[in-house]
Amino acid sequence: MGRAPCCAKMGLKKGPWSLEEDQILINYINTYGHANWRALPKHAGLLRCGKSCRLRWTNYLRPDIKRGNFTKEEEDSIINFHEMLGNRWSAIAARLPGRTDNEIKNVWHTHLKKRLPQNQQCNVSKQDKEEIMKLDLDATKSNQDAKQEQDPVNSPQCSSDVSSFTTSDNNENNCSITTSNTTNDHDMSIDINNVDSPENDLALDDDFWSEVLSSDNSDDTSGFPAIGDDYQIQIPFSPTVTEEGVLSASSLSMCDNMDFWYDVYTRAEELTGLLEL
DNA sequence: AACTTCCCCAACCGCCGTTAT
DNA sequence: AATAACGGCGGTTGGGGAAGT
Repeated sequence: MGRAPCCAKMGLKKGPWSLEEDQILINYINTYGHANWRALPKHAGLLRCGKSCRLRWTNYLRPDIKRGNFTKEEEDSIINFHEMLGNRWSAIAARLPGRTDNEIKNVWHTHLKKRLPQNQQCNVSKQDKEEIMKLDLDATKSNQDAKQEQDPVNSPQCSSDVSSFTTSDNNENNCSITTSNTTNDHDMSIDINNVDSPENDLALDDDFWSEVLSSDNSDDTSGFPAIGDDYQIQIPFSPTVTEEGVLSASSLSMCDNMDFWYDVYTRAEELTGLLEL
């Protein structure tokens, strides 16, 4: 037994939204919120399905949406994140404040995809994609498990995100991961000072991360790393850095070392989550 | 000026995972 | 446990404007 389509009800309007409809939706959500999208159009007096209302709000009317053209920095970030995350537009959007997944998807298909050389457009193998999904699920589960254990009353209400890879001291082998959340700004640096041989696959293995997680570098006796701690990791190749200071890595090395970067990225998110507990 | 083609992007569709009953 | 409802996601479409002929 299949589920009925969202807009199966007769008489519901489809297509572009009018200014009047937009205003009704904005006024309603500003007054009552959007706890129940299904019921919202009926209560607001809109001849739309809840799904259409939700899309209009999340992709266009939300007050925190940044309108206008994408900056070069944003476009570079999308390219970099796409290399790491693939077509996971919502995950990419979460890393670009003010931009929606739909917008990012559009700009990718209309502009950015064309910039890549042909041999890089399909460079992510099925195996890589599966591995990414596995790593991301593991990281997500790890964060969720950790958050479920915390006291829901006394815990800060915040979300974490690794906003960018940046370099420090103009040293291309010296990389930090900048994080932020809604209540505090964190700069969690992972300095990469020692370039090791490409054969060194131990740089980011479980031993390293468990060592980081159990670090007692800080005064904090919880066993978790503290804000401001530096962790030395060995990097098997040199990343390149754009003029804006965003670590891009060459497309080739980024793709060749996708697991490496994805590990850095997801583990940094894990650490950030732990810092906030 | 008229027509065709191309491009952009808002919106839709269908699927999936989670939650409620 | 089974089913339906719901929110969220990624893929795709199609209307409309711009560019080309």
